[in-house]
Amino acid sequence: REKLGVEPEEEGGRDQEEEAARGMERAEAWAGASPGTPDSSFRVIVHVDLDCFYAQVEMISNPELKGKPLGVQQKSLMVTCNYEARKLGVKKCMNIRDAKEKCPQLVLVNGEDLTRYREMSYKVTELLEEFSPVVERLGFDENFVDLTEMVEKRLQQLQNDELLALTVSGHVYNNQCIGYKTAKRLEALGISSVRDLQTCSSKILEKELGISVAQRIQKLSFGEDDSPVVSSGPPQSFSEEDSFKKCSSEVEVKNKIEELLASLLNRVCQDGRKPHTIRLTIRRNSSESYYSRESRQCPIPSHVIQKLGTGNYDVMTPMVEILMKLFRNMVNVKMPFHLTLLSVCFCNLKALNTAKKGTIDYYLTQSLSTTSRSGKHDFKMKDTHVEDF
DNA sequence: TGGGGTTAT
DNA sequence: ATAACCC
Repeated sequence: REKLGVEPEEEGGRDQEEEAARGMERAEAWAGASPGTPDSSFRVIVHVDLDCFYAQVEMISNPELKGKPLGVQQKSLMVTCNYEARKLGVKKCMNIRDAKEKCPQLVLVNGEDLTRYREMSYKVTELLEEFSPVVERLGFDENFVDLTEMVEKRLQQLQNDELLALTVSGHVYNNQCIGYKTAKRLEALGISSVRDLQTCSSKILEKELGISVAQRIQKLSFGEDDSPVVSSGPPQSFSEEDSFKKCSSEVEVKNKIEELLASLLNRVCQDGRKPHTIRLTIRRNSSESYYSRESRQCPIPSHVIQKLGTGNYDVMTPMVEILMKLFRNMVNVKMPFHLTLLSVCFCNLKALNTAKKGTIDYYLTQSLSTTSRSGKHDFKMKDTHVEDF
């Protein structure tokens, strides 16, 4: 429950004031509507965006950092910085060298280990869940909370004159079109602003992007998003990755994998659920087309899953074996190779088996785990099988 | 340019 | 398994 600041709002463009005014009319119409007949399409959703989150976590961990220009470093990148630093011309996602050049007094802390950020992030989500159970996470520092029910209840308690005194105001900001790839494709069609997107032909848009993306982003361009706030709940996957300049031997790969795996096993142990799938991802050195990764995944053998939470049975050794097999399936180790990233992911998480012996549930869960050991019916996606090598 | 995460195909 | 998106 530390105080976390609010990012200073950027100035909205001109026609965004129209949008804000329209939003206000709708809100007033709703607030002023006769009690008991709320507009069923109207929702109240709060978006909580934490301010330079990693930097704040570091300043809470070490209060001596407060008041100093602070940057959080991951490899050669300064992923975020506090406002002292921003005042001195440092920007988010600046190269470390550029940042130091701009601001020689800049204090840097290493933020490659996300453990404390992740923990603080979930504390925030849990705090918000006290207000309403429906909280959707986006990254580590954003949460959406659907407060419709809460607001409806409060409005029912208000008297008419209090309702009429309610005012709502706000801004719609940001005039750019959305994700990187889609923006490129839209630009090729001459669509570069939100207004362009509003006015362009739906048919042309659908032909370029497919009906699903086309219809969604065109609605978004009018500020309309009817997608529900979906509770994130516990994570669907756990992963650890490390990037580096060069990794070119099997021994190095094994060492990196062991490091990643050790942290992951701790995390998965704390979570309590059991992963049923493991995935290895690599990035090759290929100078161009930077963002290309390859991965291989397979089911975790059930005897390994069983040992997972249970103290110090050596689960590392069999897991490393599996990961090295996945690795050799991707990379021909007889040929030279040059990796710049390794990542290990646990996914397909299942709750612990709480079924009691002798019950139908116990029978069903046992028969399922037998199936997954002998057959190939336990998963939808086709995993590589360790036995296939 | 890091170290995560999600959903769709 | 990959591609796209988000932070």
